[in-house]
Amino acid sequence: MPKVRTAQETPLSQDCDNCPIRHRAVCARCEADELRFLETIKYYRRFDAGQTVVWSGDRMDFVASVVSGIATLSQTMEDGRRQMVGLLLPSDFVGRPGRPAAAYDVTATSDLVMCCFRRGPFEDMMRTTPSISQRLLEMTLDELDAAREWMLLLGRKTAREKIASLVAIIARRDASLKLHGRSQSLSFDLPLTREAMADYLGLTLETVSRQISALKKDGVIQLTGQRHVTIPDFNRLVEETGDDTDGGFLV
Amino acid sequence: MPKVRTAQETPLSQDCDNCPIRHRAVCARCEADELRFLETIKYYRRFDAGQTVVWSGDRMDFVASVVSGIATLSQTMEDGRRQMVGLLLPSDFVGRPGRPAAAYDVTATSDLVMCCFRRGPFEDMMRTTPSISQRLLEMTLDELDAAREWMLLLGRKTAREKIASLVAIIARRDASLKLHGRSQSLSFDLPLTREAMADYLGLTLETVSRQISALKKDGVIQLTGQRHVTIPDFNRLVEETGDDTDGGFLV
DNA sequence: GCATGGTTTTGATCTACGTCAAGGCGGCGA
DNA sequence: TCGCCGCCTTGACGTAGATCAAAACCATGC
Repeated sequence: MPKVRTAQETPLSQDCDNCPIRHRAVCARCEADELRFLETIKYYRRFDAGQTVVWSGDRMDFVASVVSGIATLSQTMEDGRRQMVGLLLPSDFVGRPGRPAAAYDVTATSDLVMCCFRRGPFEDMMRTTPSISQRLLEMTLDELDAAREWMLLLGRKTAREKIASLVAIIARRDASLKLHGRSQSLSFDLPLTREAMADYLGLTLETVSRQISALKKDGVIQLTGQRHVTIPDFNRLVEETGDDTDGGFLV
Repeated sequence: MPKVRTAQETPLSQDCDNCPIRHRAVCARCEADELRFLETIKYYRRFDAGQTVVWSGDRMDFVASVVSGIATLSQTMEDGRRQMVGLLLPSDFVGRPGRPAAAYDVTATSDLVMCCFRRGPFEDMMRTTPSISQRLLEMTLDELDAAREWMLLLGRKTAREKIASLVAIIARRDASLKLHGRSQSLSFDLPLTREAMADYLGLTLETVSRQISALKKDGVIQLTGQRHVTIPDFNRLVEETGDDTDGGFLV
């Protein structure tokens, strides 16, 4: 159990700016007390790429937020058909307070560090600290919007539009992680295998591969190796997604 | 503006048991004061079947919950492709606190009564009354789960499985509205046109019609008229959905 | 009764994507 | 250096569901 050691190694305030629980929210007393309290309910876990965090239906006695790396949420049918239902990036939250079992398979796609909270104490804190519910509500509403956008993609978009949408999403997130490099030539690695993309988009891996090749041939994207993408013209890519070009700013 | 009149016609406590705002939450003072306060921020609106409540992007200065009837949330692409992303039944909540514009088209599928709260005062109350955020969080998490189940359906199920799933969902909700009639022969009206079902399932209306005919021919469902369905054997129907038969009780 | 318009069914055909199968590429350990 | 194994690509072919088109159904008003 490396929880105490890890918590001391990396100051909490540094890694967990996006956690639903901030220092101040936990305890108004001195920093030392705070840390000592946090150490009893909060700990880090590391996973290697490909490792499963939990299986759907397994007991899950923590909630967590992603510190670094990428994880996926997926559902599988008895005959093996699989659908991803969420992509977890740094600062995203997993687990449902009040629910003792995982509802989805959670898998580390890259090396992954998660910041976990024991579920019981976390639920207690939610009761006593309204800001946690409020923050969680905001995050959940964002996820719901993302899920609904994804429903449009799954139900109505063509394979080419699906690929373009996924690449655009990854590009946007990547760009917002770096600085706000407006409409310049973007360049990044795809964090998912072709199979994972297929599971995400409701396609087969062959179709994913073919459509990526097609977008490459048409100059919408450039590929170096199999994973590294550069986007010469982001607007061109967005046109291929089938989405409104104005990006729909709703806040 | 029928807000005051309507509020008085039907006692609030009766229609709005499932509203995120309950009487007690609003005001601890006497019932009269409470009512008078509520009347300033809460009002009913009625819509005819087929009417649009708001269009995506329109200003929306209220949040609301469905009192009776059925509404749908949908997104449409520029070329007219349409995908439903939510089905609103009595007690379901629409609108996002903090967001001034609708993110989706909201349409009344049947005659509809909604209980609306002015957005500004509602947001104030959320700040002062933590139970509202907590309740809303629960509801949003449920919706997110439903959305994710729908993603599996859209991405991976066959047309026949999609139809069976939809019928099963409607049947279950109908059954839980009536009494808990366990695994008996169920009977109800489909609240959606074939086209609306198609938009919900990511299919065309022709495919919907064909698959309904097929399920009927195979004895999985019985049809009287075009809308009235009876399910002779619910388990048989569930087998056709492709879902785990154990229903996955997670809570 | 009959005309009207929205909904639903059914048929004939087309096509985007899935399926099956064969290689190619690139990293890693022996 | 070679061979292995996991990824990825590409081709040939099959099929579920889309598309196009016609007709049947059903409620409504005249």
